[in-house]
Formats: sequence, C-alpha cells, structure tokens
Amino acid sequence: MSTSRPTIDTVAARAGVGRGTVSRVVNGSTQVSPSAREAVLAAIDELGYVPSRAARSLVTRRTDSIALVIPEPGERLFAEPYFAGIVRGISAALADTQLQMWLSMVPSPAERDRVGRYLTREHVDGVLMLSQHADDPLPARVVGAGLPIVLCGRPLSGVDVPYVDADNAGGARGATSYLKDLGRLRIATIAGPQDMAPGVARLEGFREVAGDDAPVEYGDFSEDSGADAMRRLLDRVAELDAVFAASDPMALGALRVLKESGRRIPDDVAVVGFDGSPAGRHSEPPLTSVHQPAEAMGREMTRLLLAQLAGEPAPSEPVIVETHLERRGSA
Amino acid sequence: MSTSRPTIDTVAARAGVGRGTVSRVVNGSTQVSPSAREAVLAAIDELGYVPSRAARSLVTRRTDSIALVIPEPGERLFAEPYFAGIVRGISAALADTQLQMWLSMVPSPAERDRVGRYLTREHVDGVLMLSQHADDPLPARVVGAGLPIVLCGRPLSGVDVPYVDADNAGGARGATSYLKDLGRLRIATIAGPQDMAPGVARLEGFREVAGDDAPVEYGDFSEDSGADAMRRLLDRVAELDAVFAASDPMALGALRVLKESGRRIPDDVAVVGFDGSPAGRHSEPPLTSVHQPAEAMGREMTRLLLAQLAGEPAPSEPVIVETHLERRGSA
DNA sequence: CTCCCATTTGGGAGCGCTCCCAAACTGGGA
DNA sequence: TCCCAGTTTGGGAGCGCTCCCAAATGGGAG
Repeated sequence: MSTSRPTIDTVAARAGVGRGTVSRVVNGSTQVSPSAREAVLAAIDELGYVPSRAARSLVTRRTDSIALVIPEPGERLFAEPYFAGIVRGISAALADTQLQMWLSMVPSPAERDRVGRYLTREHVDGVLMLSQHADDPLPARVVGAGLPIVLCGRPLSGVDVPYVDADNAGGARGATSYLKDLGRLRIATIAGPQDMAPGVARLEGFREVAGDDAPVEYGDFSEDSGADAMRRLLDRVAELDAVFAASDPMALGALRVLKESGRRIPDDVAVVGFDGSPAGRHSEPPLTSVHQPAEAMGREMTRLLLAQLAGEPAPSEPVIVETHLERRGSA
Repeated sequence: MSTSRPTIDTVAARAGVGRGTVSRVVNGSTQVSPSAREAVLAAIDELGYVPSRAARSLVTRRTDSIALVIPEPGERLFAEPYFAGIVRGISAALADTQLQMWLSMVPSPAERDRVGRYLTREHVDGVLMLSQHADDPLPARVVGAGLPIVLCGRPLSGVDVPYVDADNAGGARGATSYLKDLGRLRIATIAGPQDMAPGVARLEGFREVAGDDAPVEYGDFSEDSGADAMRRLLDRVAELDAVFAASDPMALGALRVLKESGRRIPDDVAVVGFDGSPAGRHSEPPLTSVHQPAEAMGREMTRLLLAQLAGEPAPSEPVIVETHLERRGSA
C-alpha cells in the first residue's frame, strides 16, 4: 500500500492540512496562508507527489492536451524544413502552458475516420491541423464537434475556420519581381496543383507580376513532376530565361532538366524555388528560394488556439505571415 | 442537461440495459448476449457516445498514451528522412492500438527537467526516445520512474535500456566491401566522433574490411568537419582512390574538397556516405550512401514498447535492423 | 471584552468509468 | 417437476481530483 503512488490525501495528511488546501496550493490559488503552502510544498517534495491527470480531467472537463493533425503520409511533409519549424514553433509556444501535444498522422484517407473519432472533447481541448487537401472533411468535423481548431494554410473548401498562412501570393510576387529586376524577359512558372491553396496562391502571385499570358506548366510539388513540367516548358517556350517553381523539389527537378539540356544556371536560365529546403542548399548551383517563417507560423497557430481555449471567439480574419527571398546561386 | 455529452448511463438507459453491459460492449467483452450488444451499439450510435478517457484512466490506471521524446532542437533531426520514417513507423504500429502518441521536444538541456516531470505514470504508459546525447539523464530517469522505455540508437551512457538500432557496423562493412569490389586499392574513412555510438560502430565496420592500418580522419558528422578531414586525408594519403564517410554531410563536405582539388568523382576517387539524406540526392554526382530502414526501426521500437506494456519483461538484447547500400553516382 | 467581516480551511459531493460480486436467467439431465 | 452448472446481467464501490459551502480563525473597531 505504501508502494502505490501518493494521492492528494497522502499529501494532505503529511502536511497536516485538508485536501482542499493541497489542491489550492497545487493549482496556484492565492487564498492560502504562507505556512500552509510551505508545509504542502514540503510534503509534495518528500512524497514525490504528481497529481493524477485523469482525476483532474474528470472533474474539470478539460484534457489539457491538443492534437496536431498531419493529414498526409508525412513522407514529403516531414522532409520539408518548414514543417520542422512549425512543430518547433508550436512546441515552444506550448512550453509555458500545461498543454501537451498529441501527434496524429493521417497516412491515408481510410485512416481519417479513426483519427476523426479521437478529435472530440473527451480526448483533446483543441486541434491544430496542417496542410489539408481540398476534400478533407476533418476540419468541418472538428468544428461540428464544437472543438476549437486552427489550420495551417488556407482551407480550399469553403469552411470558415481560423487559419495561419504564409503570404504565398506575396512571396511569388517577390520572386517574380526579383527575376524581372534581374532583367529576365521570358519568365515561366512551374505551378503547384490547383486543388491546393498554396498552389493557387503562388500562381496568382506569379501572374500578377509576370502577366496572365506568361507560360505556365503544372506539377504536384514533387521533384519528378517539376522535371516533367520543365521539359514541357523547354519544348514550348523559346528563349526562356527564368523559371519560378512553386516548390523547391520542383525547382530541383527543373534544375536537373535544364542542366541536362546544356543550359547554364543562372547565366542562361535563372531558377527560383519556394520553401527553402535543405536539399536546395546543396544543388549546383544552390537554389534561390522563397522562405517561409515556419516557426512564427507555428507560434501564431498556437496563439490563436490558446485564445480560443481561453474563451475568446474564433478570429474571423486569418493571420498572414510574411515570406522573404533567400538568395543563393540559382538566380 | 440534454445538451451535455452522453455518459455510459445515458447509453445504458437508452439501450434498456445496465451500466455494466454497456461497459462490456465498449470494451469488447464476449460475455454479452447478441441482442444486448446490438441494443447498446444502436444506442451508442444514436447518442454519439464517446467514452471519457479521463474516467477510464482514473480506474484502469493506464493513460493509453506514450511519449515520443526528441532530445534535440529538432532542426537537424527533422530534416533527416530517417526521422520521418521512424515517426511513420511508430504511427503505423500504433494505429491498430488504442494508444495515442504525445510528441515532446526537448529544445535545450534546460527544458529537460520540464519534460522529465511529465514522464511519469500519471501522464504516459511508456516512452520512446530518439538520439540522446552521452550525458542525457532522461533515459535513466524514466527507468527510475518505473516506466517502460525504448530508445532509438544505442545509449552511450552505460544505462541498461532496451533499444533499436541500425546495423552501423554492418552498413560500414558493406560500404567498404563495395568500394573494395570496385577495385579501389587505397580506401580511407572519415569517421564520426568516437564519443557517439554510431561513430564508433561505423569506424569498426570500416576497419574490419579495410584493415586496421587504413587511413582514418575524424569529423563531427557535420559538413565542414568532413571537408577538413578530407583535406587532411589528401595531404597524408597518396593515391587515395576511395573514401567512406560516416555521415552524408561529411561525405558532401569531402565531395566539395575533392572537386576543388581537381579530382573526378567517382573516376579518381569514389565516395560513399551514410544515412541517405535528401541533400545527397542533389549533389554532383549524387551520393552513394548506406541507407537505414527507418520505418522498420520505428515499428520495432513500438513493438518492443507494446510488449513491455503487455507485461513482458524488458528485452535484454537490442533489436538491430539491417542497412542497405543505395547506389548513386559517387561510387 | 465583544462583535463583525475578511481570510483561510476542511471535507462532502460528484465527475464517468471499470471491476467485481451476487442475482437472474438459461437449458439439459435426473 | 426440480436441480445444477454455466452464462448473462445489474449495479455498488471506488479511482483521485476540483468545486463549493459552511465552519473556523484572525484582527480591527466599537
């Protein structure tokens, strides 16, 4: 019996006070006399008391945990440095709260239901969700369950959900303007999939600067798709001298094809990517790329969620964070 | 009152059975008549009942969750594809259990204590921990708290803790043999730090094949250290025609130095790295590298932990998973 | 010295579940 | 018909905590 972990009553007995006083000390109430507080803290220390999260949750009806949902196989996402940054930002913002973070991966649409079942009040107090596809029913389901949620990236479906996003259009505008300022005359883009918000926004930003009739080919953000798109551009566009790719992997694929075709980079063709991935640092030449302030995005997501948990209404306006161009050798 | 979430009693009343029967159905007991089970399932469905994790934990004394602890800023770790693989492996292995994964980053040694306090029975049932440094007190602390734990990578301190590791020595042997089979006569290695287990094991594997008097220079796994080591090797070793580097970044650094010195790769000097990082895919030439089966490692870690949670004793032998050589252009 | 109000304290009630025991069934054999 | 062993069922007890109310305490004013 003495081997079992101490409960709040054990502590109360040891400190010579009542259960209520221990609870007040543990929860930081000010309504406790200094002497009582001291006795309780000493007893906690001696006994190695750790409050039972389960018992507390049962009565407070809070779980003190939030879910971070990653609706992708994760293969691609994890490799992206901005993902690491987001997680770090979230983690840092949570560090001075009581909240724990659940990591929930949704490796396939079939698994969605399993994860969705966990996204309820009995399990978490709120939800953070990364890059979802257009048809993802999860955000709406979470909202329907009455759970606070914050997304990363603008949801393509019409759901009205608070979100944090990088200024995708602005970043694309900046990259394209930069190419223009370099004196490039024939600028093309390798756009991302148009059923994903960043794909749409980056193309939009590109067009605002390059014009609506600038050459466009589409990829799926992957390296191979970038290479394919680059081949199509080379076939189609004469005197091409600059390419803005909507992702770094696509830019790397493009780089490969351009070099294979004998172009010098950046002399013949300048290339700019999007994301600032580490692979881009080791390409030949290193990739110039639009950088997303990932850690700030993670922090902002958490801030928005914490505000909702504190009872504030869900913000109706998204938080948009600025991007910046990271110049390396390819442009 | 009807707005509050249904409890097990609500379900019992709706189904016309007792509380115990609902509990048996929810927990999959076979001792329930088909008609009762059907009625309960129908009631659960109609009411949208979700069992309270807190109430269940309170009585079972299990939390149905495990912690994944990442004792690093995460910057480097997240970028490594093997990290993504491990997480995916864990996630997949957890998918058909009731267990949830709590992600816990330890961005700095100062944060260790905060995380350590959470690693108790009241919070998690078990712990998975990635690449810890030599002086990391966390594993011992977790063991001391009587919590099951499984590490990824052999612990450097003497603690006797179950772990999963890649076959570092075998991978190094394979890489070195491969270079030998290519007909290379003068094979050197850039070894990792000898106060880290993978550094030691990879050097050991190299020596088993290349011999104890083969040239060795040491780095700290980083790119710059690899470049420096390569310079020292070039100074020291005449007619060098192959290098095995104990990490991909070091291999990339070596590649850079070799190219600067006018060597052709792989014609003059063949280079093999270790880890299969994405940056290695985009070097010139792409890096041949020893690949770790990360997803399998994640699965194995989870399997070992689940076995302990099921009451089996902690395994005294580590699980070692095989590596394989991924051939690209540099060797 | 008494009274009164503010501060501090103790502990009952109850959160929703699982465990377990005893009661209520069932059906086959005597 | 009754009995008995096995199966199925209901619900009391209790997990460890917070909430809250009422009681105890303290100190200043009258």
